[in-house]
Amino acid sequence: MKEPKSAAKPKKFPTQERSKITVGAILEAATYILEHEDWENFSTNRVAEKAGVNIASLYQYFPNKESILSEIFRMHSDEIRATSRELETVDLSALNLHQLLEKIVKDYVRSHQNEPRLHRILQAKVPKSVWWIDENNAGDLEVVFDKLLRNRTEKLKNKKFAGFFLKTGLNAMIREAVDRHPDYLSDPDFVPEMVSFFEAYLSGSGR
Amino acid sequence: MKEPKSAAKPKKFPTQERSKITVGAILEAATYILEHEDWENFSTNRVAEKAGVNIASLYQYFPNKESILSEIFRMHSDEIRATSRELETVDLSALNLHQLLEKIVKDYVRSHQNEPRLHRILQAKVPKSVWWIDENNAGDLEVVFDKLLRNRTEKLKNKKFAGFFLKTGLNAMIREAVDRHPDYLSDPDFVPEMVSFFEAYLSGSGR
Amino acid sequence: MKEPKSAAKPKKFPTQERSKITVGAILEAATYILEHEDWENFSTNRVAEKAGVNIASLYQYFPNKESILSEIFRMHSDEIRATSRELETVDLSALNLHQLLEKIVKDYVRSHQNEPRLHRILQAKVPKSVWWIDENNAGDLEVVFDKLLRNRTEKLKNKKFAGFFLKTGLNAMIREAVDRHPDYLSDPDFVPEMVSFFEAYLSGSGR
Amino acid sequence: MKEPKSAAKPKKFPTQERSKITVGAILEAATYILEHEDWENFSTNRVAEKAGVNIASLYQYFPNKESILSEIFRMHSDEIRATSRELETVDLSALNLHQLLEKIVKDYVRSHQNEPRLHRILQAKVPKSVWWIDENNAGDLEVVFDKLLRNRTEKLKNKKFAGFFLKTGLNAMIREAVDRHPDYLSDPDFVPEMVSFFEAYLSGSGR
DNA sequence: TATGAATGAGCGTTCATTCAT
DNA sequence: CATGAATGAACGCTCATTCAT
Repeated sequence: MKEPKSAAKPKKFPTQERSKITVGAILEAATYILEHEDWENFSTNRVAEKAGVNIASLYQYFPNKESILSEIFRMHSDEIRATSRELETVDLSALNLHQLLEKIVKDYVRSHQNEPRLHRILQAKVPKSVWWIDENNAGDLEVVFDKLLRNRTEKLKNKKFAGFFLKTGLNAMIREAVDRHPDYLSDPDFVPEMVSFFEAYLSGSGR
Repeated sequence: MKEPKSAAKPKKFPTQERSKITVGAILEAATYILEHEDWENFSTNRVAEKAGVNIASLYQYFPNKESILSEIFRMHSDEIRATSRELETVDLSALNLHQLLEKIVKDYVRSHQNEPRLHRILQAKVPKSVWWIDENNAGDLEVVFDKLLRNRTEKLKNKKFAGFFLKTGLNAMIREAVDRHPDYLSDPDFVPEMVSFFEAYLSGSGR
Repeated sequence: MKEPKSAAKPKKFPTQERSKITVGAILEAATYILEHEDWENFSTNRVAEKAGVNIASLYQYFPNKESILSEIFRMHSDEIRATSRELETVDLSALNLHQLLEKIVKDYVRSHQNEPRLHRILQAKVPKSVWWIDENNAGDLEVVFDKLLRNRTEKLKNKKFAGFFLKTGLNAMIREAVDRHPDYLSDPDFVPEMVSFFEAYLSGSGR
Repeated sequence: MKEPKSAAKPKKFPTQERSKITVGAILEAATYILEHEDWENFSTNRVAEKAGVNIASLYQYFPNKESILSEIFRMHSDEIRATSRELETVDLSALNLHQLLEKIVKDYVRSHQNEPRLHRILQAKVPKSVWWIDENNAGDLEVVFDKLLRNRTEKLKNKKFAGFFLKTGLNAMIREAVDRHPDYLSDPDFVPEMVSFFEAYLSGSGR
């Protein structure tokens, strides 16, 4: 079992104008290949060629193959991260459970709608073990949810799993919808029904 | 974009004792590598080497790399498949919603507990686009659920998403538990709480 | 430079009925592959498979790959060989030059018309260095021609090259016709014109 | 039946001195192997090894195995091509038939004498289906001959086959001489006798 | 800094041939 | 005898990465 490659970040921050263009071209080409070609075609040589950049230049900005992926993931999940950071920061104490769930689900759905194609591709083609950034982020989310739900689930007998259910369920449903039922996302009933789904349990009226 | 390779099954059935050993060794080695090494290390040469089998012998039983994976998936998901097939076959008409959910969740959890390590590995390391068998199976499941829920969710206003929520949520929660919270699985409250979770919504008491 | 593989002939003469069938199937399959597939596909395993014969059985009748080719060549060039053998044996002393050339050209053309497809294939796909049998045979032919022409080319100043020209020219023209101008072979003027061609020189009227 | 691979030319033009050496070494090694070893030994790995060049470097300049052969053929047949191009270009209208044939045969013989060894090897070892370049060239030649002979074969009854006989016969005789009778080429009578041979027919004095 | 050139290691796959039953 | 199984060696080719200029 190899240790996870340490070099996740670009080795150099491009300060010069030209460098920025180079890095941009590389990331664009990499994204293009991920979207339009096979995962097996995603090689550093191929990326450099597509970017019109010399392979050696690529290695001046990215220490290895993984770091290119990492950067793409980082860029791509920025919005999602922003969502959870906002949930963490903004004062939501005035909302009742229904309103809170509505906000969470809406924001979350919106944040996943940005680049659904790339998102789907990454899901489908990239081994999950490369997804560490997103996963870490998702881990955070569970804690955020737990905090948000506190004091709003009095009737719930066993509060232990609430955050886990919410995070896991929400995440899976949105991803599955993006991935396999794109029509759901434009269905006006989808979000309300998901809210109902979670609310039914969290409001403690089960059984 | 390549179509999924069709060759899913071994090209040759091992009839003699000797060859059964060979095939066994190959599958064992492949599983070992999937469990203990990187997905990128999963090469036919590596598998053959680890199995102590000549690479050409490997190709007498498996027509290509993918077919090895297919066989492992097949073996591994047999139990899960059995579960959904059973749900499809057995007469469950006497059960009320609570009893039905209890059976579904229990069976499903049990079926995932068999080889959790391999299951986790496959999830984590193998690009999702290779998972076609399991996915196909999962697709079936949604239909099964829809059928089972019919006539038992009268109070539900919008029945459209019920099967999708149940399948997606259940699947994700169990996988996430297997993957990241093994302790949940031995918690006596876990299954009942999941049942509550789904029942709350499906019994139509939301909002 | 490897020495030419010695084993040109089948290692075993199939006396039993079953053996004959096996050998026949092998040769048929080999011929089929040569005709319908790439030269690169012509492998012993492939031949055995196509013949429905176990690879180990194949090696009981043919000591190596080349011997299969040799046998096909031998069979195929039997007719051609027969032609030159006949020319060597039969008494042709009564014929004048024109009649002799007519016989030679006619016989030779006829002998090449038998399996033109296989002939073409062999020409196109098999490296010429494997053609030793045919070539040897062709070598013989030159001597035969020299003998036949003796006493019939009095007017020729330099008799040294006569046999060479006749054999080489005739051979090349027929092969080229078979290979690239199949229509020539059915043209009633083709043979007479070839006869004219050689006769013009051999009758000594040049310059 | 595969179509002939299109990639006939190197994928990358060597601009630096170093790479020219590399490409040279590859072509030299390839030629060496063709001359001294079996056609079956002509593998990209073997060529690279013999050239003292990394196999991956080889693939930077030659996109596949065939392109190496193509390049060798191209280089080797340049002179021959030059001959026919010259025949096509130069004004030969002042020559009578005898002079014309003399020029054609002389030029043609000369053009084949350059690298007779390699020429022989290619003929002997490389499957004819790989010879497309030379063949194309040879095809052209027949047309050139037809044009040259026009107006100089009045006495010929059937002019249809003249070009075919000349091209095929000349080609075969020279190749056969190069291949099996190297002494012929230095015999002062060889060329004149060939001229006589063709002239006898073309001057229309047959029969 | 950018680029042309290089390379060790490895890939998936097939070959001709042999052995044990 | 025939057959299932095995195998060493090699194939064409690509990879991630580094060096020299």
